Amino acid sequence: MSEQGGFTASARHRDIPEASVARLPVYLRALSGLADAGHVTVSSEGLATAAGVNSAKVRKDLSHLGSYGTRGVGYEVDELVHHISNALGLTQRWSVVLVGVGNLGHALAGYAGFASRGFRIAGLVDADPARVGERVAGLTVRSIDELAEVVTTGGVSIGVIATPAGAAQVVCDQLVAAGVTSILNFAPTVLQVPDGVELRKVDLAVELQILSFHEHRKSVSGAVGA
Amino acid sequence: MSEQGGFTASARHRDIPEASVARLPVYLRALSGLADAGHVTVSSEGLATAAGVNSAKVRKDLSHLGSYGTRGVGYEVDELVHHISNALGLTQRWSVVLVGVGNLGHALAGYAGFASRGFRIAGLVDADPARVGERVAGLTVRSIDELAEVVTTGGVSIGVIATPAGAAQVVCDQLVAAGVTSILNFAPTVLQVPDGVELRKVDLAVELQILSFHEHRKSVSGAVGA
DNA sequence: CCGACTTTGTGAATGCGTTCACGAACGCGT
DNA sequence: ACGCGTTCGTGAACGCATTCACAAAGTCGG
Repeated sequence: MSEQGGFTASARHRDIPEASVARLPVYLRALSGLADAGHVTVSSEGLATAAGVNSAKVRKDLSHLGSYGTRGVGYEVDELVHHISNALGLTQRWSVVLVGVGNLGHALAGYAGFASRGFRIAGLVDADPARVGERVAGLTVRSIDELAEVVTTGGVSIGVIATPAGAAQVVCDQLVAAGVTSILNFAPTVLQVPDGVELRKVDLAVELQILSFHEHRKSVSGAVGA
Repeated sequence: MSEQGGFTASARHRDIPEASVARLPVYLRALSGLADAGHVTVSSEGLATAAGVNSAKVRKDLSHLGSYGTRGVGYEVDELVHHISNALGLTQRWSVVLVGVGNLGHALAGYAGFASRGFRIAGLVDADPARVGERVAGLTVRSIDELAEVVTTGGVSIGVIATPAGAAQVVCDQLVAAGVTSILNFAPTVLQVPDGVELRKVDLAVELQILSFHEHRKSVSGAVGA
């Protein structure tokens, strides 16, 4: 009754299931490909194929954003890109600080996908004095002591940790203290963060061990079956 | 009746839920830390804290491997490490081929976690002739044309893709054709694999966009709430 | 040897995510 | 204008994962 039109769209945002959120970036990439290939519209089936999921999932996921499809036709590619970008908050530019400029840090700093989706690297930071001053990906590596300053003056809300495991929790605490509210951890260790700080982790060793499990499973059941 | 004792343990392996499998490597790392700290036994509560989960989950997960705890005491650290390693197939040495020796490929090749858990890099491969012959992490980069040979002679069952997105599907197909049955994909693209081939992906851009979503959510609800 | 205490292992309950299946809505050809 | 074929949006059913809560099983001090 007293609900405003503008609020309906906002309410949509509020509770998109995590699982759906995790797929939206994949749809976004698939849509870019489709747009490049000249597609103006795409059906849930077509997008599903491009994104490697099934069409029911696509429709359910997109329904959380609103009703932007046309029955009998599909979704307009450009429009969908726009709505997904909106939902993900990609219309604004997020600033990122990258801590740890070792092998992996170099690779991350040079990753083109950063800039292409509106993420700006506001600073590179390392604890090793020998690395401070070095130029990487067009930026000068600064001391870890300047972390708080980089975060504050750079308007940084996202921190990426690419340090050795031993340093990760300290760095994490410093990031949180400086006001960072989202952290992406590449260090092979479990981090503790206070409520309200979003933490995600990428762990190569874990991924390999999961693959190992499946390989092992195959070889065991294969031996029994043969 | 006709069930053999040996089969009971095997049967345990057979159906560990995916979600549990994904946590076992984390427990393993936590246990290493606990062992280094001198702990001989650990309770589900203690392990849960170290692994960043809750104790009920730990007990449920470990129950899939068998009954290796002692009520009133907890789990013996060494023994648990052994059983988890067994379940994950880490008692045997897996050979890995890494395709794409760019920035990320370098970082991956130099990653210590590879060797520490029994993964052997059987070969580095790249399509760029300028890179072939280069020495990285103690290995000589070989041509992509030699991929099949590297896989066959190296006994490789796991492939890691660290190429640009455009090359990833071709490389993936070549890996599968050469006999690789597990693939870890770092390229920002969706890959198609036949049944029976395990595929996992690590995608920096996706992770950042998920964080972006949560940042966006916070800033929106924060504005409304204030 | 026994009773108090601790901690596991697991059925039961709950919650979340995926899939199914179909009514509603739209474009298009005639 | 109208019916046909297509595709969305979504309630309902299902299955997997997490959490709860407690009996069973062990340790340990006295």
